[in-house]
Amino acid sequence: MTNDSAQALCTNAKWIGRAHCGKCHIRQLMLFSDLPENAFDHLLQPIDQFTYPPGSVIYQADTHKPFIYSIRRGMVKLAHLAQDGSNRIVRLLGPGAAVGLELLDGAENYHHTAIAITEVDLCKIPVPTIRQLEDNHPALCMHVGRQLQEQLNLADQWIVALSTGTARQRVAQLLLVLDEFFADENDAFILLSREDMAAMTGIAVETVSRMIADFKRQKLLYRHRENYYMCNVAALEQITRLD
Amino acid sequence: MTNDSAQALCTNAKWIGRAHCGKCHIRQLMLFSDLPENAFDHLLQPIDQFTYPPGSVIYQADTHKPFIYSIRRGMVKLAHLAQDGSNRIVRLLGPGAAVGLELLDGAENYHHTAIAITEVDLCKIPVPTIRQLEDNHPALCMHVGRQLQEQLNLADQWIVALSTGTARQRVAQLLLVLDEFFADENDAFILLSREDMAAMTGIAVETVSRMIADFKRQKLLYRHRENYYMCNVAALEQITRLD
DNA sequence: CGAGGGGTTGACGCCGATCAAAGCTGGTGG
DNA sequence: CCACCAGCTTTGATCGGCGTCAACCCCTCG
Repeated sequence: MTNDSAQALCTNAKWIGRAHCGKCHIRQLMLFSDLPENAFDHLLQPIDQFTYPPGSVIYQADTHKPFIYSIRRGMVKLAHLAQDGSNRIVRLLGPGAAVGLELLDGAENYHHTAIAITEVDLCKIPVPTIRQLEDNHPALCMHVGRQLQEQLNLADQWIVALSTGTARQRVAQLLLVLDEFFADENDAFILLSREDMAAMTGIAVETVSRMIADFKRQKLLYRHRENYYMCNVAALEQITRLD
Repeated sequence: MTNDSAQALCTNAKWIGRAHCGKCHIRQLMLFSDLPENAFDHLLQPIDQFTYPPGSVIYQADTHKPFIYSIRRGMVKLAHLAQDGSNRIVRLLGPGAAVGLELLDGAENYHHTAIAITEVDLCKIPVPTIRQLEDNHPALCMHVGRQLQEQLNLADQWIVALSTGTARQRVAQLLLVLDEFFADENDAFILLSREDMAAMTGIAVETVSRMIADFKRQKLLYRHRENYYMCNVAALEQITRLD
């Protein structure tokens, strides 16, 4: 619950290069999937790629920059920081997700603070460019809708799974989310900091630590390699049902 | 936490009549705002209006009917019912909101159970009709996007405000939500059942009852007329900050 | 080597879940 | 018209989970 938002700023983001959306190798994941290659020939403003180190603030709630971001690699958290220092994470996003979409629906400012959890690669897309592409390619509008629907599903799951039940149930659900959405090819995922897990589930850091330590002792959670963990899905699902 | 989902079914919904969207007096609120009047001249399938009594199940999670609904009057809750009987409400919607939008993004089934809280009037819109209108009027696509963004904002607020903090803070937040979004012209709102409030905040029915009774005794919440209440907004906002 | 940050563990007290019982209200039938 | 009942709300008593405070460990970095 401590205020760590100032620990890192996005000033250290590194420019990777101009994005070539027509030839993007993960385009089917991204916002621009199945737009024609030539859609990107005459953009009002260019789309650039950046790398952000862990902890970088991509944007802050209630501020305004005319960009949305598409995640190419890494994990991003969307958080709500209250004035009293409390810090609730409302979403965890990975490759293919877009953040800052509220700007497309007339929002003046970002609704959350977006922070890189791991090192991330982002495409930084100017809002006017999106509008231009939407005008020329109505299909993009559908993709934005799909992104929103996807995030709405995540938000609903967040309420049902991560904000309901006992502390042990919530932490178990969180591990299942990490396993389902953020595991690598070995089925291993990065174990988040206790503080982030606390902010995601709305419970105290110490309680999260106890639950995680407990799961490790019970071998429901075990290290695959440095900072990567695997979990016993069936056992954790059991816990989410009967405390 | 008791299982009351079977208490009422939607079979008692009453047909009001064929909707005349071009002349709908609340069209600016609805999904079809600023489509031209003649857009509705040759619909594949007609749009009808229905009235549902309180408690009606409009649709059930994991079932399939090819309709989305637009709320003309009344309050609707979207709930997630777990197999163990627990019941978490993830959204509360009023006039102008659309429900069942997940069907437009390829979802096979509804993601929640939608239940009328008050008596409601709904427009029942066939999915093929939406698709037809989208094809002919790309602007509709934007409106769907706006609806989704709106609901995403609500879901995020739900996490931050109604699923975080002490029981007294959550109930105070809930009253503020009712006051902000569901109050009538006298600034009075219907006080929900304790069970619904419990399912919205994720706390026990008895605890909700205690908090509400407490607020009444402190005159932070007082009856305006039968089942309609008003609240002291400033005092409740105070409570949401310092428990 | 010392300082600092994150994680773990322990002790304690309180919030809130649970169980239980008693008002209240509206509906039903005698 | 009243008795009765069912469902909802309120209130009380009890107890356990978890928030809080504190100490300690481990690791990294200056």
